[in-house]
Amino acid sequence: MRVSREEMAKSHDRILSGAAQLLRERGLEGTSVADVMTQAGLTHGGFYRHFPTKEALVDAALQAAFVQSASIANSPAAHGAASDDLAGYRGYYLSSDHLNHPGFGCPIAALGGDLARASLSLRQAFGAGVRLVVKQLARFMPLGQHTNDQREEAAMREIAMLAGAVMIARASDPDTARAMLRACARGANRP
Amino acid sequence: MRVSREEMAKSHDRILSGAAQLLRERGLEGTSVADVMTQAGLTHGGFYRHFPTKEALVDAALQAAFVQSASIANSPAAHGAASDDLAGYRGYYLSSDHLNHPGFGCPIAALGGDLARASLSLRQAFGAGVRLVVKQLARFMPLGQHTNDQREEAAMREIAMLAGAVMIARASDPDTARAMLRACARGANRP
DNA sequence: TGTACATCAGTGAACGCGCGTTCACTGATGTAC
DNA sequence: TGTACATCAGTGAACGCGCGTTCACTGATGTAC
Repeated sequence: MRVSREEMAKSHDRILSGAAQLLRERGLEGTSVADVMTQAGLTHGGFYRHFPTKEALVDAALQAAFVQSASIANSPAAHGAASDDLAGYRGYYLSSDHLNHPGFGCPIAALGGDLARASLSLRQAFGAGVRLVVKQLARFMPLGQHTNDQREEAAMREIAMLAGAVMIARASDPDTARAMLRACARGANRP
Repeated sequence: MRVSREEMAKSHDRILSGAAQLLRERGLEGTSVADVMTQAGLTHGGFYRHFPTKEALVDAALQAAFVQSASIANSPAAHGAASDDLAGYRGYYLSSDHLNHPGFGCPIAALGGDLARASLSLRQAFGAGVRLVVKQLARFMPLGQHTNDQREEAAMREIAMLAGAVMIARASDPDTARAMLRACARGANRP
């Protein structure tokens, strides 16, 4: 039966945030529309009152995941890291907590592989998210004589290494995963 | 009809190398058994004379892709790079040629995302492949006073950044992709 | 070497399953008077 | 404010499709004598 506009908005939020989590946990093809609706406490038929296609949901959920992720990059300490700087962010990013809970972690490491084969529209959403995270991360880069562009380039190298390390670690056996994360946590302290 | 042992061995090779290419191009779930068999010039029903399951094919194809990839890491110049050193390998890895032809490129960047959600058995194969590539790459790391372990850790950070950059670039719009590859090609020249 | 028979690589139809999407329906919400 | 009706969020069955896998069959290969 019909529900109030207020309740519908709540349903919409549950679908969106549930999808943002499930997509990062199970991937694009591993997350079905029915899964998302069940997670939101609804049945699958009602999905199309909220989104025209699964692709539209993925697009919106991707943006939601990136906004959340950028806020972590903005203040790592508010999300369990030791300090509000590059070391704090690295500590969070390379932690076994982040490794084992992709559903609440960085969408770049969790979904990058899936999106390589996705539509241009989804890759644009992903690219915009990457630039968002890079912008936040650039604030942590050493100032000195460097220009803003140079700090953003350093932030790009940083997120490439971090996301690459977590992606490789998640795709490997536990021993190789540990070695990869340790190598990056140790050696990343050069300017 | 039955074919000779020699012909069957050729079929096996075509299935395996075709799978190694298709998997990197289209991903684990994007590559069907029927696709692989068609690529090998056969029909899908005969697949199970060669492998007991799709998972077994993926396992074998993953190993084949990594052996090929390690040989690139061993001698980049033999694969179109400028020189047989770290700069040559980086140049190949971050090239638009590698970006646009994952079927013949590094399996870490092409399949890491997919394997994060795969069985332990496949992740062990992936982890072994990663260690293989790292071993080759460690030879290019600066010697000086560093130990072998330190060079391997540096190689791990290197492959994490390279694979992360290519994965992000493939998952992004062309502008963001270009910026990411350029940032890594430029800034990676520090020891 | 020649013959008779067993083996089995490859074919193509068929299976059960889960997927994204559609649809007729229900009944509470929203609106017009 | 109260009433009558239109709207539409949510339900659950059904659809067409592609997937991994199975199976009866074919006929050339391999083997035993």
